[in-house]
Amino acid sequence: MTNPEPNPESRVFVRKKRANNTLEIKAEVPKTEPPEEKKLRDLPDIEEFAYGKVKGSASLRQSKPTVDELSTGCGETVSIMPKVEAPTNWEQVLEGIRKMRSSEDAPVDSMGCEKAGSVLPPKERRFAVLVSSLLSSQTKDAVTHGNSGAVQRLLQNGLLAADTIDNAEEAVIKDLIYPVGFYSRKASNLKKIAKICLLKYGGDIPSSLEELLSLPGIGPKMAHLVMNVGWNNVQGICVDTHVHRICNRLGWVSRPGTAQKTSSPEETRESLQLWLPKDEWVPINPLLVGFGQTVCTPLRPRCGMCGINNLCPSAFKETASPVSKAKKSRPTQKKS
DNA sequence: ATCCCGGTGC
DNA sequence: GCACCTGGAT
Repeated sequence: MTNPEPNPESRVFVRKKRANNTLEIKAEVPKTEPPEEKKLRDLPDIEEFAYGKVKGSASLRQSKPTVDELSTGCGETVSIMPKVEAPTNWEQVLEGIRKMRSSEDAPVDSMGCEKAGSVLPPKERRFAVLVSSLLSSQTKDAVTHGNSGAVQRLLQNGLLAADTIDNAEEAVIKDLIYPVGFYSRKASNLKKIAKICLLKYGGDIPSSLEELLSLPGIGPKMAHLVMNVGWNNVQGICVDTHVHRICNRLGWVSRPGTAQKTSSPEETRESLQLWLPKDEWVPINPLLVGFGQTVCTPLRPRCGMCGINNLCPSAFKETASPVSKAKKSRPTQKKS
């Protein structure tokens, strides 16, 4: 097969199993025959596993190492760790959330910038996706804040293209996109974005993450969304506050090298991308957003009605009613 | 870390 | 009235 590894002789494949906190190391150093394909296929992605870093590697490389040699004889001289390991039962967790989501209606279901300009030619459609993303950014959801209506009004007024927006008065844009959140700032950003797209990208939108991020009002969350939906090019997971919160509650992400929660959506994105198979990168967002809107809410999550409360390490741990922030210490709520 | 438009809900 | 929401900007 197409083995991507450059130097098979120096490779050490390892797995770390977390059952009972015991560490199991499996090593395979191919000599004449390739590594067993079956075992490699169990791994989510070959790139996600670190190469064995061998200190004093001469003996290891010359003698054929076995599991015993690695764990006993060479155990301390070999640093073999997978970069990350997928959390236990993550697939059951996702399936459980999918089941909950299939019966519930969340606001996220009725929105989505992917609908924006779906009847337009590609370039116009992409621009509509960008505008829709900008308008829906930093708002609770598109429906209650009139995002889709705003896009419609822009379209009906011929103001869903870089050149026309560039020529339009900012006040006109502002009135048309009202009542989306931050409509004033967004009108200003929209004018700037239109000019940039016109001058630098021929009226199209930037096709790289970096260039999208350089646009005013476009941060990581929307940049990844636009890459996913606008260009059908998945560069990363679109992590919003729901994905951030839920992944931490599930113990799916952590600060690098620690078991602590991630401190920002960006940190969550990087941590999540280390193990989540790429097939799930796009669907994870609407799935967890809907779950976060209906069940795993920021305040008082409905753990009692949650179908995965048996799999969630945070289940029933935030059920105390936070009456006030001042009362941080709540001695009566803690058991033993 | 703090601010933010403005709608919402406590 | 006041805090909250939300992701980008500073």
